[in-house]
Amino acid sequence: MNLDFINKLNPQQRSAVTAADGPVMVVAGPGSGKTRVLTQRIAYLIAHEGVRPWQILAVTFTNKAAKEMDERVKSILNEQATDGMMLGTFHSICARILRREAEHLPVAQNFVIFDADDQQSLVKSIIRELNLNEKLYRANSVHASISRAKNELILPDDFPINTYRDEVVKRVYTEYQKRLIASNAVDFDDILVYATQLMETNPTVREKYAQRFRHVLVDEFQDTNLAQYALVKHLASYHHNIFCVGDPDQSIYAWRGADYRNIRKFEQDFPTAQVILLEQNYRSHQNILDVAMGVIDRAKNRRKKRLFSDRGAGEKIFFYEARDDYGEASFVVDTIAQLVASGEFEPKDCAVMYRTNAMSRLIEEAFLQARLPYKLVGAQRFYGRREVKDIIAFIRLAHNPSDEAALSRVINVPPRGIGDKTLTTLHMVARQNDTNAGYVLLNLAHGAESNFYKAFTGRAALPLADFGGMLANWHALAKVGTVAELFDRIVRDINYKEYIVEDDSEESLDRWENVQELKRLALEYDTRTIDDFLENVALIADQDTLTDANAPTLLTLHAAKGLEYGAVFIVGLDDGIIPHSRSFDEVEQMEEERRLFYVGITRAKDRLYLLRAIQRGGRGMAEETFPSRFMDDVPSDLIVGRTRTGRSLKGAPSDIKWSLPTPPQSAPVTQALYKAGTRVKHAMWGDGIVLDSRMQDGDEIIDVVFESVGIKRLAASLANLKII
DNA sequence: CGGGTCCGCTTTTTT
DNA sequence: AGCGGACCCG
Repeated sequence: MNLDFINKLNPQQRSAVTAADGPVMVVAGPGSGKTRVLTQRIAYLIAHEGVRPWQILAVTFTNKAAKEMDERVKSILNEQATDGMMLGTFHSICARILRREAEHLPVAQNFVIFDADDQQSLVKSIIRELNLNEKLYRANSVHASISRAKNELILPDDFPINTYRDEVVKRVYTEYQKRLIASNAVDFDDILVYATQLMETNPTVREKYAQRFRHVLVDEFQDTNLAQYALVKHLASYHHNIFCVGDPDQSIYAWRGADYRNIRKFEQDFPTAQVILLEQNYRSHQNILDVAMGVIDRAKNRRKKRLFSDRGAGEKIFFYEARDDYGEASFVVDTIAQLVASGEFEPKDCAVMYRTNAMSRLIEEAFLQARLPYKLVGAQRFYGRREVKDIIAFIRLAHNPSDEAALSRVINVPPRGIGDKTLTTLHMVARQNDTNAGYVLLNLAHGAESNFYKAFTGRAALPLADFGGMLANWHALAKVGTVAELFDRIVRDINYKEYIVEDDSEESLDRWENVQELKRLALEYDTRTIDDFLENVALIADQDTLTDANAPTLLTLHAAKGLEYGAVFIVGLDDGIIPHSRSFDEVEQMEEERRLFYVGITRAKDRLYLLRAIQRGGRGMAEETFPSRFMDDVPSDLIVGRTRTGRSLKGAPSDIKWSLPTPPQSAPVTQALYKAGTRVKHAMWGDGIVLDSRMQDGDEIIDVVFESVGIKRLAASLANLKII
């Protein structure tokens, strides 16, 4: 077998790839080639160590990463090399194991996965039923408490009570689990909890998997939570070959139970573990790394790491203070347009990163206005759409009529006269007969012959029986047909198109387009089960929605983890956005914000643009903002750029640090200085001739044709052109 | 009892 | 600015 691939590695990478059996912890800085190490490690195990693919378990952070890893191993070895390998995210791997071991679970083999909305509405209905004050006990926060408990493997019975609120949460948690089980459903956390519990309590099952997995590999180890770490330990409890890759500096998911201290814990739990440090960075220019280090070195409790690159210093980091968030957005779009027009970057090499999803709106609008395409990363974008969720809920209900969340979502879609009152009665009837609403409906399909029929008033019974009839048909079809067949039948039966397409507006067409997109997806499952389809749509990760279209990417800083781009724009460097205001009172949270910023910075290969808006639109009224405190930690000599208006910020001692030595024509540009035919000189592109000039937003926008790079669109206030 | 309309409240990050 | 809830009409 050809092992040449190993020779292209640096010594640290090579020692990781070829490490002897036993526990290994690879601490890998950003851009240090950890994906490469992981894939080559797998290839090495198969090709050199004679490990069979099915004896390998590899956990990645997204499905997309899993797919890429699979392809890369195949390209190193051969097409069949990975057959049987267990590869995927924690959630997808655990779901697979759970379906196989369903006999040991409180749910049946065809369980469904409740998404965030389902989980929340279930909590809400429980809070309501327990007659709790919905203002005091918001579904959101109660669910967060439940989720936190699950991440720490705390079951309802063991939920600790220190406050009255804890007592309430415990009651809701207990009922929540009951209702999930009654719906034959699990939530995201259950997938991990059940799998871990199964390994803990059932030695036979544990041994089966532990013996099977000669090698367990885990990526992004800093973002594992207690349940995940416990699971990994169980799965590796026979061969003790755990290979983890992580970077505590990139831990950004503590809020969902992840604990980067698991890295330290690993080293304690496995004192013989080899620890390998990957520090050389192959991604970014040194200036970017120096900025990154400036930011992360202020973090507490960490072992300092040096990030070094042989890619040269590169360009300085550009800092731009826009007048407001509109200016911020249009700067991003204009600059990307310039970078592309100059031929320096492909559109797909550019990315715009923000702290919160809501911030994508203005950026999107700026792209739309400029008539430039973009890609938005986020599962919510498609799977969060009402029409998509509706159809999925119908399919779920047909597949599993016990699915309470799906049922309450769609029983009155389109409106068929089944309101709150009728629904309550339906649930009551179900409870009295020791069954669930879905089966009452199925029974009501028999109309007046149904035992349940007389429990309802005529006005309620008719639509219920009607819906029950449809459900019975779908349920039958779900057992024998494909997802696509079921899909078509449902859409036809309920006249969904008519319901969703209200007029010929853009929005209506868009909705129907989404329905058809989902149909296309369903068609891909022709040879697979409905379980597969539902599981995959439930476990889509944000990054899984990335396409390779040649357009700039818009994504949250969280979603950017593990990715890299030629030119990165981070917007919203205002205090309260980055760091987010919700992290102000907790040191740990503030530290995580810092790491989040660090993750964003280190995504950039060649160019980094940091942006902020002096005014940002709050609710209606724009509010004055302060620069991010993290900007104080960015070495000032690595920064170029200046404020939109040319003025300095009042009272912020730090602005001297990152404001450029003011260029001669730094005053707000109020009148055109250039006209067609003017010969100009640019610092980077050399001589050129102005083609066109116009005033826009208090700046002069000029098109210049340069001898070196051709036509460029420039903002006069920034371009620092000399008239020659 | 269901459905439509208006008002007030809230907003991180995600599998 | 978007969502859910309360209120009122059919």
